[in-house]
Amino acid sequence: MISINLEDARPLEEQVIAALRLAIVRGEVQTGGALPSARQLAGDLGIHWNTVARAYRRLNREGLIAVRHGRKAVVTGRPNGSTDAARASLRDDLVEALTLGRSQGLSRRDLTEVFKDALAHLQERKS
Amino acid sequence: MISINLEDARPLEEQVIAALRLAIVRGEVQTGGALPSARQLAGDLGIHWNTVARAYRRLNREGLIAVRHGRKAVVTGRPNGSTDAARASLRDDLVEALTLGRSQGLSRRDLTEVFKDALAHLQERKS
Amino acid sequence: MISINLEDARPLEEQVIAALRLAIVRGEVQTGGALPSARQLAGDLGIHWNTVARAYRRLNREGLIAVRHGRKAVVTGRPNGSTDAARASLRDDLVEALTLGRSQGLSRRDLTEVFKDALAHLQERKS
Amino acid sequence: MISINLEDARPLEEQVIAALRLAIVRGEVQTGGALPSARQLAGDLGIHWNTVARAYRRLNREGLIAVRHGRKAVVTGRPNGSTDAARASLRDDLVEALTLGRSQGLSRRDLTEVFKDALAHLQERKS
DNA sequence: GTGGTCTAGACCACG
DNA sequence: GTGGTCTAGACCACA
Repeated sequence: MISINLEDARPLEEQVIAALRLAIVRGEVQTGGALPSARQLAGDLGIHWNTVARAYRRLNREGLIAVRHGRKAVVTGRPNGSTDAARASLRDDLVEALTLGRSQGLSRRDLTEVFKDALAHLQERKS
Repeated sequence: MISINLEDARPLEEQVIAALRLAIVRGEVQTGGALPSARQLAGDLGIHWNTVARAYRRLNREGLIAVRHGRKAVVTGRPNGSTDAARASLRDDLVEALTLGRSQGLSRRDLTEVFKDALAHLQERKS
Repeated sequence: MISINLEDARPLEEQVIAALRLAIVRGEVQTGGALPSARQLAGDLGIHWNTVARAYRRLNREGLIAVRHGRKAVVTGRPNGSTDAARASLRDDLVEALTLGRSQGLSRRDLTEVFKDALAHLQERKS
Repeated sequence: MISINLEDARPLEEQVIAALRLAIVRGEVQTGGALPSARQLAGDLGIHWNTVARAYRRLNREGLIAVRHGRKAVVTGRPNGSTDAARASLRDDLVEALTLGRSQGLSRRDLTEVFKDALAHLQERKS
């Protein structure tokens, strides 16, 4: 379902969160569908189940999934924050990423190309 | 020259690096121009000079600036990595940021709007 | 009669207990009147009947209702603890809730307003 | 500074959070003042320092304190949410608490008395 | 020295 | 069986 890279510098928890978010956004897990249990997913990824549970809790706080005692986590697709805050936050993230790209020799034209590439990546869905 | 937000959750070092990169990319410091000394910049920002020194070292490794003993750090404007690596890295960062935005209720159209906004923000200052 | 929110983070059992207590306190079920059977109420709410049964058992222990084998649960209206203990417990709950409100930017005046609002909500229905 | 009750049914983390919130609201820790380190407070309370660290992180997310790598946690006194949401949330908490009190035999008059008592408790400050 | 992450395993509450 | 809490201790990043 998702994959993890132990060599990656980012915390495992972050990686799990990002990967699940991507899977949900790409529709690989339907709204209303259930995620594997924390223990099972952890086993598949070869990491400790507490790490996955923590990731689930954070996605739960974000409003992306609904986590309840004794039940499997379910995708809600109902974010809770304002979109204005989301836009501001996204803008900051993009400025940061684009600045980095620019500082590494990419032209403004390059940035736009890579953006389109990234955007397309969000849509691919194995049908 | 740059500013720092102590409330921000990101490490001070990261903030300093990001702010310097942005200033350089926007042309606020000319290629060949000198950066303030680590101790002075740290004093202006109210943080420990070690934190600034570490930031300089990282920008030096990136090839954005040239740091030499006893001299002031100078903007080189000649990154050292391949642009292919830069593109791949940027793509990952964008996918991550866009996924987050999408998961918080933004439409694909929103993403493109915010992207243009961010891109404009990189525009060199007319000074 | 009562309603449950599956999105709510609180355990279903807690929600059922709180909702029943409120209905009783507001006089929507008369003293001496009968509650629906655990299985029926569970069916109406779309949850497992064990969860409702556990809720009934707890209200029974509290002395608010009387549960007997083969009979429907009946509202007694005769709590069994001392009012002193109730006062102490309530005080703790209020301190906790008010502290939270205060920490989120509400003034002392706000607290009193919201208190009056909450108190009014307990008012028995004229029906 | 604060105290914990191991007999209490609530999670230690919750207790620590509630106690710190109260201390802050009562002004026992000045805005801008530093909290003891997670390890030290944990030692004083006789619990694991991870539990305290988690409590700090949650208060940080609430905006009550500022937690930063390598620095002591500092009281900010700048909550981040809207007061409308805080009012709604408080109202629900109060309805719940008052319903419980009422169900245990307290009169409406009792409720108001206990409320005043609780409110007074938020103010006491050793000057 | 401070907080953050991860693993590990025990025990509990919920359904 | 599911997720939640707590303890424990190793290791890391930040200041």
